[in-house]
Amino acid sequence: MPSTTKAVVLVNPTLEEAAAAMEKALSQRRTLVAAGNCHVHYSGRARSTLEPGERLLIIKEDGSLLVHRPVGYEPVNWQPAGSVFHVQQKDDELEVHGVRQKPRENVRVTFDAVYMVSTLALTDAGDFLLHATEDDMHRAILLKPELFEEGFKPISWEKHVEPGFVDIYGEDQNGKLVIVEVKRRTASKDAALQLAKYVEPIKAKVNREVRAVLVAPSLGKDVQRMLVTMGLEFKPLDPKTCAEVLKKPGNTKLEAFFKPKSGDVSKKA
Amino acid sequence: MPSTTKAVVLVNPTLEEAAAAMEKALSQRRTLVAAGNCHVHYSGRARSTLEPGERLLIIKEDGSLLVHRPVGYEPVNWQPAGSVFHVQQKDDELEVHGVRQKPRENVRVTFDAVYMVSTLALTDAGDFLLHATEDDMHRAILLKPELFEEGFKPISWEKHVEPGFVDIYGEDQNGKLVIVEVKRRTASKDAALQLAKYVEPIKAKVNREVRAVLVAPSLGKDVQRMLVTMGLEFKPLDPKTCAEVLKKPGNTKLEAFFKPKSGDVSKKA
DNA sequence: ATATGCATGTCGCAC
DNA sequence: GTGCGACGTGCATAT
Repeated sequence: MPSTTKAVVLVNPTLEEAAAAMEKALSQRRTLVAAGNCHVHYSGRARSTLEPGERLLIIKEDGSLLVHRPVGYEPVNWQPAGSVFHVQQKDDELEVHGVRQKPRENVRVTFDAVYMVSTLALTDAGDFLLHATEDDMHRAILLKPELFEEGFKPISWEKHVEPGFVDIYGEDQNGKLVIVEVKRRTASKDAALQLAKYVEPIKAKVNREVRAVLVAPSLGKDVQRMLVTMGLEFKPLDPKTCAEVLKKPGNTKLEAFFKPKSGDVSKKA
Repeated sequence: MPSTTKAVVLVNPTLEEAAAAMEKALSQRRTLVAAGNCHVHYSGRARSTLEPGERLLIIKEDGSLLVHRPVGYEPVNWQPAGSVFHVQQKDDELEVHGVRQKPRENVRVTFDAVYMVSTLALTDAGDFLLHATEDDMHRAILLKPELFEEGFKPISWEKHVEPGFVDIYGEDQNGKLVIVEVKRRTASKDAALQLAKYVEPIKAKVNREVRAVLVAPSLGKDVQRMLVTMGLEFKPLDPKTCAEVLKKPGNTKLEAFFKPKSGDVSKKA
């Protein structure tokens, strides 16, 4: 197979040529990239209009659509995977119409000039791995409890208690129960409140002393004061540090052990 | 100016040719679109690795970067506007390196084959308008209070009271105070709690009866029950309906009047 | 199917 | 700068 099949490109096509290329790309389920002058209407969960200007249109194999302006990280208009597209060229306009069911929404991209159309056959089976997430922080603490505190013994994680799920639940070296709330970013007022709401119900249930600790790389401006008021604690911990811990050899099988999203650590015993 | 300046495309370039084209695009602040086989490393707020596969790389004029797999609406890797890029080709690889300050993060896209490089000069000054947002719902209710309830008189909106901002604050036809919380989507437990937390402080302050109403297109499953328990009310209202109301002629000047994000309607009097 | 919470969330506005 | 909330948020997971 000649590598030209990977990419077929038209530069400054007529609208007819562009329409033909787009239809072909769609029917062959190839990735379509086009640049041109267009306006866009969207209607569905909301409504939007985008006045004429030069943009990039991308339609992928899976029926997702993106309209990108020449600036900005985010698409100005889009359609999630599963949309069905229709191309029609009439008069001096080329219209790309996309419809999605459930929820019903549709987008219309109308070109009066196309500068480039590219049809691509892309194959991508590469794994994507993201590290230093909040989940990594959970796992790191379960794996090396001293990251949190010397002598800490995790009991369970993602434990369902009355108001919701406690990130990590354990015992400190003095045998006191500890409720741990983990955040991967600077902890906000919300985080403190989220933690606070667990304290009373748990205290009432276990009928012994309970510590509540917010774990995060740092605290928002007035969160410190809030914690003090509510009798909560703070333990600084960086997500990148946690990611490093998990990367170390020998932790693989332990990571596998902790794989289940929620459960009881004590089953290890 | 010949229209070819809008789009310059290389198909199946050598890595050297691709590197030259990319550097040129970056130095000229043109939008760059490339397709090829690559792997990606990101490090910054988190870390990620993407194993080799065929993807689309987009770098815009403003220094934003996107890596798109052939499926999915979202980019697998990205960098917000303001990043600085560096292209280098050595051995059998072409590396695009992007660095962003504050927060410090960097992304490396390494190609071993490039199928297409497109350099685009896009001009886009078109207005983008989004309708049927929560803000549209606020404005519609202020403009036509009967959308909410016959005889309703708005007093203020986005009013800052003790725990936060009340969406709309007004009086019903019986002179009772009404706190209105607006959601553009099905209201969740959160919405009900958000509304509830305003009730007591306001009641204490004004020392008279207060109604609290959740306005949304619909309610989540157990939110209904929750509202009853907490003595809150629900008024169904669709964001699209609100958008329609605002579109009607004659509402323009009123919309302009309500433009300020927060304030007191009574200053109209 | 619905509900809940994370995200390299992003973005905009008020303070 | 920081805080706070909306977003056509998207997305995965657990119920």
